[in-house]
Amino acid sequence: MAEELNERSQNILEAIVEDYIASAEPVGSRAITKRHSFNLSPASVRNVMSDLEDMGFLCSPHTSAGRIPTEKGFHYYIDSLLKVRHLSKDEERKLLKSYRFQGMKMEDVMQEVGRVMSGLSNYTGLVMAPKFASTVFRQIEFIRLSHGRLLVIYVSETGLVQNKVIECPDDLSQRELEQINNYLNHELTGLNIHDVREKISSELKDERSRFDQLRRQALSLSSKALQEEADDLVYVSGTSLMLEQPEFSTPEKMKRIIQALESKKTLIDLLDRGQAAAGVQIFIGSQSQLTELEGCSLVTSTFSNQKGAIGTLGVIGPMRMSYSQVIPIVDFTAQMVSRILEREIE
Amino acid sequence: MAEELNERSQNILEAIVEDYIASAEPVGSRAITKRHSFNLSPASVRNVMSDLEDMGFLCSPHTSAGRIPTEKGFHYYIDSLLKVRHLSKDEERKLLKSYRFQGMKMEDVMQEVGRVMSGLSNYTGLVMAPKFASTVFRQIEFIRLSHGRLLVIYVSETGLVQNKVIECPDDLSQRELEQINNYLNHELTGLNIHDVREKISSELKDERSRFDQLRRQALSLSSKALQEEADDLVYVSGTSLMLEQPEFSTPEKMKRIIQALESKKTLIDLLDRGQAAAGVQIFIGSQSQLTELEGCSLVTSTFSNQKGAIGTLGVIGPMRMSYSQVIPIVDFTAQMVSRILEREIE
DNA sequence: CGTTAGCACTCTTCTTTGATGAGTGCTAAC
DNA sequence: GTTAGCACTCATCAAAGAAGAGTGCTAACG
Repeated sequence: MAEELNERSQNILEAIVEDYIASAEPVGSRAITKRHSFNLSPASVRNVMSDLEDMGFLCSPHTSAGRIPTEKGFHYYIDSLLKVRHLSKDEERKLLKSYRFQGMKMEDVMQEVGRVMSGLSNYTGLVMAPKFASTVFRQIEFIRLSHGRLLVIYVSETGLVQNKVIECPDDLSQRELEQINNYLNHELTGLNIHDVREKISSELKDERSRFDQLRRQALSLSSKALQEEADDLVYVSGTSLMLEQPEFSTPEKMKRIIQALESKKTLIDLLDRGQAAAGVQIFIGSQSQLTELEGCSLVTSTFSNQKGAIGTLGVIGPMRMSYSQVIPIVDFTAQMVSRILEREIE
Repeated sequence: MAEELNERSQNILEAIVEDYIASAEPVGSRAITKRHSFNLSPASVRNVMSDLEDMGFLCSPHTSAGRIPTEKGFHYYIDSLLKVRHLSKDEERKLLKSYRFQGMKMEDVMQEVGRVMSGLSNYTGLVMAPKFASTVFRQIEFIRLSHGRLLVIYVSETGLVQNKVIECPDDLSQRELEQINNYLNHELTGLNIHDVREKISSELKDERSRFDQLRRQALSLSSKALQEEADDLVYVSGTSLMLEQPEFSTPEKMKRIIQALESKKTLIDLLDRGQAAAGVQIFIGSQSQLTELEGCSLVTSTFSNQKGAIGTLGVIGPMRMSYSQVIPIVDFTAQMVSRILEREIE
């Protein structure tokens, strides 16, 4: 990381990475001198390339091919050479226009965001809705399904709806449930889920609860309803775009990629890591530590409202993805979704 | 369809179809006499095969390959030759055990059903949840999101939860909304959505509504909430299994299939057709009229409760899928899901 | 001393060629 | 009606050669 390159080496590395991003093919010394005007002969470029290879920034698939950037090469490129083009106001306006969130529920917004990101970048879009645990409680409803089976619906401040089924030994009538709903909604609205849990467990210990039948029921039900994490929601858009990439053009690689994108669990783990820090994060190649996603890179960013509902969105593509294009798209989209979440609360 | 084949031709056609299903490769005259004991020489079989080809049941990819069944061949096989093996009680028990629906919400049940069908058949599983319009109303909740924006949650008798966002010019307080909720839930529970719509529109015309502010609001909101169909839910499981099929082993075909399975809309159209008739339905090859799904077959069945919530599930695979295995799986699964839906209402 | 032209060398890719083998269709005999 | 025999077709595979791209090294140049 601390390794220093002189300017010429940097220029050549940059040229190689960019040519490789554009062509997906090993780039040779001759091609570089042609496409970029360094006033250097291919032979000189070759010397530099040889040095860069020794330092681990490049590698050659075989003797008589050009060089391709290694993971380290991409790293260096992204950290030191890449100039991220910000979107012009005009582009932003255009982008905003392509979204139509009017009257859309949260799930649809997430899906749509993924679709548009994918469409703009021509890579696969990923969106992970805010974890329920990170949201602020808005409303809970218990609905009787059948003897001893209750449907719980909870709604977050941002309009995210989740539901689950719980078993309940007492067969409560819908009327009783309504009272419970009222009680809970009155008590809990506006707290984040963490606080809700805490409040419930402390109240359950409270002496008074012993004597108040309704309250006890309410607390025990909601405790049950919230004790297990609901599944994370992940939206994948443009899976097939991955298959258009020349690096995944063989049947085996296609299978591997599709399997990886099929496994929501893998994706959740991956996106979770994007929440570690704010702003755009980039995971290159083996950093993801998933062999299924070998050769892939992931650009993510998080979105949230002030109250902390944190979700992640991003774009996954080949390691040689067009970072200068993708980064501003992901960045802007995340900010936009955050604004939508804010608007939702108002 | 009315075409008649003598017994020998039938036997040979059956043998060819089954060998082809097993091997995915053109089957030759010699191979048949070897694997099945017809007491016929390859030459005789060849004559029959030649006839079958003339009649359009078989075709040869090229002169020196064996024959493969045409779509017509598969049709004949399925309609006249296939003996569907029913599941033994023991197998049914085993199958039932592999499902764990305890405490699962409806969405999860659907997803799980798809997964298990896919796992059992080794093909791609499809499940389409009952259309909301076919369900019976259980509960509706309006929740205020922000100025003029309401979240509507509706729950069907079977525990299916859907939500959407509607715009509402009047800024109603949560308290007013609760009254509206109460009113509507009291009035509408137990009706199917069709009746609900009718009731609302007739009441809206009713003179009395003019004077009852609350009632008018309630009706107008619910009319808005129910006027547009919510999106259909489709669950696809085991996409990558499709890529294991030798007929889709080239990159181009893989792309095509993945694109087709990615498009929920295509799948919905396809599954909708399965609702035309009860019981197991089979769509072979071009019957689906989707070029993206060329070479595929679909085996579907519908599930429902007595009140009419109708959904479709099935398995999609290559035309040469193992129908004798898949049909009982799909059939039994559909029945099982129906039972679960019944239990849900109880 | 950095830079460059020249050249031999390597290795992939593409095309050609020929061998192999599976399978057919026809004919003649059973 | 059935079957053995045989010529013929055509895909598949492997080997071989030609073309081309790119490198690394060396020696000369400014």
